Amino acid sequence: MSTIKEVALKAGVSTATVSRILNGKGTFSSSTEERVLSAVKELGYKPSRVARNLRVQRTQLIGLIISDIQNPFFTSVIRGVEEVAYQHDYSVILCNSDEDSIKEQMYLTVMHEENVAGIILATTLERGHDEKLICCEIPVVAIDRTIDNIGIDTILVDNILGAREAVAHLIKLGHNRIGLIGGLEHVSTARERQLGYERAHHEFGISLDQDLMKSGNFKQISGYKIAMELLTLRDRPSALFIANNLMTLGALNAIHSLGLNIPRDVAVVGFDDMPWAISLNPPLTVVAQPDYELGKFAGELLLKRIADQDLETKQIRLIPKLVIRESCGSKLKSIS
Amino acid sequence: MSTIKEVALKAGVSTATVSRILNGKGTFSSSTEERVLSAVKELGYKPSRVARNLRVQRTQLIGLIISDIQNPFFTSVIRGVEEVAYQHDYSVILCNSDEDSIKEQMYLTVMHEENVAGIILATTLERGHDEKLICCEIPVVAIDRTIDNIGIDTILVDNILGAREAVAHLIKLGHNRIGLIGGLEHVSTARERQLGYERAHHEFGISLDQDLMKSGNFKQISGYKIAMELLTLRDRPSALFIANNLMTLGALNAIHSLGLNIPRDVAVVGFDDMPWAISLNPPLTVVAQPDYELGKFAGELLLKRIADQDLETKQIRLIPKLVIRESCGSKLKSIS
DNA sequence: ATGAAAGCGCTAACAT
DNA sequence: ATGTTAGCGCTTTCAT
Repeated sequence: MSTIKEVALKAGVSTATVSRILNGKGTFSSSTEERVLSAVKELGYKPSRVARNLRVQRTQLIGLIISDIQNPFFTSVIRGVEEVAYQHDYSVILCNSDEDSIKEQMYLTVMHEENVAGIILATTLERGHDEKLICCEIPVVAIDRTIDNIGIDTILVDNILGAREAVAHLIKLGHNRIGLIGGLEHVSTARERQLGYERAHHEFGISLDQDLMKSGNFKQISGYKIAMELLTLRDRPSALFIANNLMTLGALNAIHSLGLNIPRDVAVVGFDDMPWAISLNPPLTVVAQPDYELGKFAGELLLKRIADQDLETKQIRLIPKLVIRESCGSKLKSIS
Repeated sequence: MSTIKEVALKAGVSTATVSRILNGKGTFSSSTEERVLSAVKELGYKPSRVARNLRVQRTQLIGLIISDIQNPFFTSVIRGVEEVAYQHDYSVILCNSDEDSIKEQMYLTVMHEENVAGIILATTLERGHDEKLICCEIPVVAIDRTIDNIGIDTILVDNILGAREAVAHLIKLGHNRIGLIGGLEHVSTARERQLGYERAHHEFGISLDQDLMKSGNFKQISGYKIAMELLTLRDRPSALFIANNLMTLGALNAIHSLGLNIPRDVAVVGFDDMPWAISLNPPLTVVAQPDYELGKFAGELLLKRIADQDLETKQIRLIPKLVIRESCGSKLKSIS
């Protein structure tokens, strides 16, 4: 690796001049510019970001901590973040906390040590974050899940609304015994989706049946287990609303194992759209989250914070969309 | 952010002593250790990796460039890499080239500037890499896809073997008109999977029918289109072998649109296992790649390279596994 | 328009 | 066992 010194030597100028030319700051004659640039080329010189970062006391790094990299929802979020980072010449350090709050804390520490310019965090830990890590020093944008610390910018999806619409859709189709496969109590998205489920029932004057409301842990296997429980009830629900993509997969598995037909025997709506939802037989009706947009928004907001602009704390809720496919019965059928 | 200087001041020692204690190098008395540690705690001091990196001329960063972050195969690879990085106190910079070789080159440059300790690369560009970037200076491990540069460590899956087994499975079940939905010509995995398809035919003495062999671009939509073409042939194939997960999704979509039944009307084997394969109706028979292990292997090998151990270049092929589910007909049926 | 020099926060060789 | 010092590669202020 050649250094700025060698370039300067070769071009017969000082390092200061090389720096100015490469950063387009200050003044210089076009003749020296030419000499320097050709020296850079000849040596294959790449400036060391490490040295630069030390000098200017900031990096071009965005830290992104998510809770499950295998979940397509987050995968899209990542793409969104990366897109805007890329455009603004930032790189992304991605860490997968794996729903493990110890790992999350550890990664947060790493990012501080690495002096990242900002952090985007889908937390596993709703409260109890180390104040040092999550405030003041480095801008943080929380995504998907709320975080208790005050003054943190947050970008969420309107889960209540999404769930309400999904369940209302089922009710309008004539279902009044709708099973709920919810998520973890301590994660805000789970609570909100359950709230939406309840709200739809209230609106349509249907009373809640606790036997039909169960909670899993957002993983595939728990979706399977709970669907099994619900669908083997003596008086089984005629529809299922499932709080995330992976549990939906598990539930589908259970339905097929039991030899039940969708939508004839049981209608299904899942939270989260997925690339394969349309390839299922029948295609799955889902609440599609604006995942990619979520990532983009978060990236853009963070960049603004890094630039110290736009300073009052924001909490933004994006609107999910019910995508109606055939897993609740086709429209024609529902009309007839 | 407090610095090592402030810690030293507070503890009444020199910065060198603080450094020694924090890194556990050299000698120091336990009494000073205590004083220093408590000073560190009080100040909430976190050493700056940026400064450290500049000084020691290396970072604790592993660069990971993959070609499609939305593909579950890579998602698992990432987890594998992260796992071993985490264990060895390295962080991962993840970049998504999005099958765009320009982006790939750019990220490669960023990583050099960032002075990463090593790079793991699933390339989009089989040949023609900038020699400077891909050799000598920083260790590189290529994964999934081969790369033309000489002397690059490579970890691959035995695609020929996997494809051969999959197609042989279909042939043994009585299929002799098997459609191929292949991948991009210039990607090694695509060529190898096609080779496996051909090899199985040769072994069983079945001649190849060019009309049944088509190539897509590894994306969902192309799987759909090609499946449509193949399945609307006047003499349509009785089975489909599809060269990756996303195209398989597209093909399923096509099959359902045409109202065909799996496996009665058409049997299906896809390359790549997926979390949802088991939840499909019927569950999908697939060639499962050891994706997570691939990531782990790559991480471990790279770490060895970084430590300068074990120096002869390696090319490792991991063995994929045919996972038989019901999309080719159940075993019972095939016997009867 | 350009150069000289200081210094970002840390580590390591050398001195004590 | 601990301190002193130099310097990693860069940017930036202050001269000229």
